[in-house]
Amino acid sequence: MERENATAGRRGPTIREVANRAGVSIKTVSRVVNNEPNVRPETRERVQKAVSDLDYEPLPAARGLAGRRTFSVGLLYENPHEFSYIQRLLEGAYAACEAKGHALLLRPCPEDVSPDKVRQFVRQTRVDGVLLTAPITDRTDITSLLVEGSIAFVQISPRETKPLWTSVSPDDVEASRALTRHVLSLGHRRIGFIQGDPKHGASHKRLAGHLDSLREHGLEADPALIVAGRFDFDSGRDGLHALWRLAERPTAIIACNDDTAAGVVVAAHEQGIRIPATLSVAGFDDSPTATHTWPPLTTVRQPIAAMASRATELLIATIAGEPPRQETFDCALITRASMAKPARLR
Amino acid sequence: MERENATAGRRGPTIREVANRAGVSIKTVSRVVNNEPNVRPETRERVQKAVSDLDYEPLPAARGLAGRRTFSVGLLYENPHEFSYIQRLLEGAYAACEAKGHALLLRPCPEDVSPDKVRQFVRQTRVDGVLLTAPITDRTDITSLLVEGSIAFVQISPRETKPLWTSVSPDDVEASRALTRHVLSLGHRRIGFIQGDPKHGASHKRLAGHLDSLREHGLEADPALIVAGRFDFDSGRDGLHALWRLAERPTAIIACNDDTAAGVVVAAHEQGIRIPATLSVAGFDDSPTATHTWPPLTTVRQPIAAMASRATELLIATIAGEPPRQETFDCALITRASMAKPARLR
DNA sequence: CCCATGGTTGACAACGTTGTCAACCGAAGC
DNA sequence: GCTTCGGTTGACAACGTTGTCAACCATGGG
Repeated sequence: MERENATAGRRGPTIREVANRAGVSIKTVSRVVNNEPNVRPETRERVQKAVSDLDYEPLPAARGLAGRRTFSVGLLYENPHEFSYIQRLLEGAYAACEAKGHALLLRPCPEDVSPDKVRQFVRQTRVDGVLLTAPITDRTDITSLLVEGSIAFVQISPRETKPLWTSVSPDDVEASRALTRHVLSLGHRRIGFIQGDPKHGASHKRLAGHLDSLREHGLEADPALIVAGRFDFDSGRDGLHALWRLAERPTAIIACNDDTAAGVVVAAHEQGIRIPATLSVAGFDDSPTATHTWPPLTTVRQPIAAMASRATELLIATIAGEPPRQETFDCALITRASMAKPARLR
Repeated sequence: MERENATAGRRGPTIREVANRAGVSIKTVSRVVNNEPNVRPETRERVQKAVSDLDYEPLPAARGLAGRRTFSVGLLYENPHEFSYIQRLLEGAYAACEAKGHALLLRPCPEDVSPDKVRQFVRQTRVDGVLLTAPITDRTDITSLLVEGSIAFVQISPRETKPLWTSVSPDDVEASRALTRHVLSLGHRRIGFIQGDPKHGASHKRLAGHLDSLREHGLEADPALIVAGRFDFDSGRDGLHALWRLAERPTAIIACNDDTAAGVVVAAHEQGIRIPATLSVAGFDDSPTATHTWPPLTTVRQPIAAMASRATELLIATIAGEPPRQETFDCALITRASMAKPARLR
């Protein structure tokens, strides 16, 4: 008995054992496993039987060492304020990887990760390509590193899309336009806006869409109503305090994501401001938070998992030599109880 | 010029290049890199210089293929109700891995993952060991698979600790005792309790601690006050509804985690129940949610990241042949505005 | 009937590292 | 001075797979 226990243990059957069982050379097994042409159907079948009999699966490490591909893609993400975003990103990317027989290697990155660390990651893992998430997506030092090393990558939600690079993006500007349009249609005229982290393209696009809609309605934006933020809960709390100090207070506040909106809601409760009677609030993302505040948040839903899944497919296609392409995903306006007509109209 | 660009690209310097530069054999470089004994200090230094000059790092795939170790550990986790728990787990595990020069491989698992999938993971990745998180920790089919394959593992928060296996656990029973003691000390006598997912040991331990404290105070537990749950937001909503239908309503509700407590809070708002005036609420975990509800939640803080970090260290020690040990971590009671004296005492 | 052709197959090197073992060296013991 | 020993070093095989290339085979055309 060569191997004591065929099912337990760290080591599985090797390509050699499959070859012996099928009565062919290891190279032929390799061809079958990799779906290469020029194998007689009869031979292919015999090999496939041996493969499933032995429950054989090629060892990624050996493949990566010998071949030009590792069948793996990396996902770089920055230490996230709002982790549920990453969770859904992961879901989508993982599903696509599994479907395509690739492995997914995560690399949590500190804020302002150095290109050196990224290079180390790519070298160590030899991933075939890399998924970049915001805001790493916009780090030119990192993208040029990848370009120079001719390492395939796909940007998820980049600040600006380039025709030579592959990317997927939500239509943030249009989504924001639609949200502000909705708020205006309810009758609000003084609308506070709490920005997100300026490192994220989404933050700028959402502001741009907001301003677009104001302009459409012939309104001028009051700079005092636009405050800074960082996509986190505390930004919402701070934002509310700042906006509430104004002589002319807003009747509605749009926050650049749901966490920030939740901060607005809680700070409002603390100050005895009634939502939505006195103040309406909206967020972005439709994260779990959006339904866990009281009242639940009007927000904009991005198809995060679908985008990540598509990004992964595009990355694998890019690795295979497909030309670059840019895809945009529509967002949906979700209306909930945190937003209503302003008091003067009721 | 052998390699066009030494800094870019997928491939780094190899052990052979280091050996040439230092004027030694590759085996000696290997010895230095792996900190093995029996290298003359002078030689060691020369090699180390070459290593840092070339910015050499051994390729994990090659190491794994040739050697007995892969310098990597796997982290198995079930698709989480409360992802922030996993996030903090990750933080801790990742930090420990980085410190020890190991890689961390994640494997999100579907609920009720099959042992086959786990075996496949171990074979494919050849991880040196595995971190098991609840509730996978208690899957006997999976632990026996690992035992049979003599694959090292460490349990994080298992339902019961076994002297032969290494584990880290929060002291859930004591933490729950302390929380209930606190609630009793405020004067509450009818306390609702919403359980967590019965698959998790924590759920049972938290109930046990609760009952302990009631008994300590000479109170008998009313079965009607103990309702089922699944550690999620909706469990809290459902739990509140169930408890509020009782003829004799509770004045306080303990939920088995913060997400569930948040559900209680929101459902209470919906019904016009004032917190904490009419109803006090507490949770477990001190997740971000705990400060994002209004009012913020009294809860119990587990040192999740520290536990995960320690678990990873213990796993690496176990791999190195250290004997098994069980470690327990204390939790801290965090009091916030969601809990106050019951109305009749004010 | 022979040769060119293209599909099929396998032998062998290569990938970058560790494990094994033998060779070497200087010092200590007889 | 010779042997023994333990620390030091390197040659070489092995890990499990893919890439390269040559050999083989049947087929169709001249």
